[in-house]
Amino acid sequence: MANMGFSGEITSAATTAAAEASEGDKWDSFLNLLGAGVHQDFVAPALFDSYPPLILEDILHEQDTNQKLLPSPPFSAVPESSECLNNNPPETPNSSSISSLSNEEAANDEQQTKADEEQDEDPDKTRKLLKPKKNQKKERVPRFAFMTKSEIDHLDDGYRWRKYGQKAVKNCPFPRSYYRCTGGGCGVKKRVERSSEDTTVVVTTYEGRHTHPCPITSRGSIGFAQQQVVQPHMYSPLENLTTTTTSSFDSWFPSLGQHGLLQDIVVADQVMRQAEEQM
DNA sequence: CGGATTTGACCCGCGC
DNA sequence: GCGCGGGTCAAATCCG
Repeated sequence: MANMGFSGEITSAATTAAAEASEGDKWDSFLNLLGAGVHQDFVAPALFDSYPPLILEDILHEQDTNQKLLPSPPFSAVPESSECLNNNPPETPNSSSISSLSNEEAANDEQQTKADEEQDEDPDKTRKLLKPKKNQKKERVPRFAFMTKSEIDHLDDGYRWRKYGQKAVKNCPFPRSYYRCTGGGCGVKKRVERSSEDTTVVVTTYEGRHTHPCPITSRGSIGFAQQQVVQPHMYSPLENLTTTTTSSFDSWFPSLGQHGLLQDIVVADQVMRQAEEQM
């Protein structure tokens, strides 16, 4: 089901109206929500070529709530991220279309922990770089992805990012870039790649959540107001990504609906569902 | 000169 | 066990 090959334009009047209504406010809200939930003023970059973006969520990285005894996270966003992982934050216990991990998986985690401990004795492992292995089982960080139609790969979302890698991706003519947030110990990662199916589409994947306010100071949403709003497009979901449903998206960003952006997501979700049903 | 980017090497997980 | 592909590191380089 990886690629449904669906590609069409959303022509919903509601969507268009919503988009024209107060795109600045909604984007502002959206971007704020990507952060720590702290109020952030976002300088509209005029780079977001499409509004709204199609939002995707990586369900492969969900995790059960029982987050047992995970050692220190790689970065401080963790308590919060644990909540998000199962898309079922405490405030909105309504279940999403994405299920929580099973006990089985929890058991696997346990086994893995044991295996990791055994590896501690391997001297080779203490070599060079290295990631936290040992008891530090791989942290499952919540991911959040969305597509935008833009000629520019790295969209300015108001945060400061440092590029730490670039890799060629198999079956894709465009390289994937890796960025890390430079905000004080934040550690949020961002992956940017251009879709091979539609080269005008940029897929941005956030990993983790910002633990600090957006560093860029206020110039409000002026840029948004001047920004050209184009018809939103729908693109087939990438492999390992699935379109988020309204409910799961809402549980990620509960306050989003209050700002109207959710309407657009709803439309996108409905169209995607219809496409799935027709298959 | 300090911070950001580039890029080759390395590590790790996964599938065969 | 091995090869492949994705992700990360860090030295070199670039740039303001």
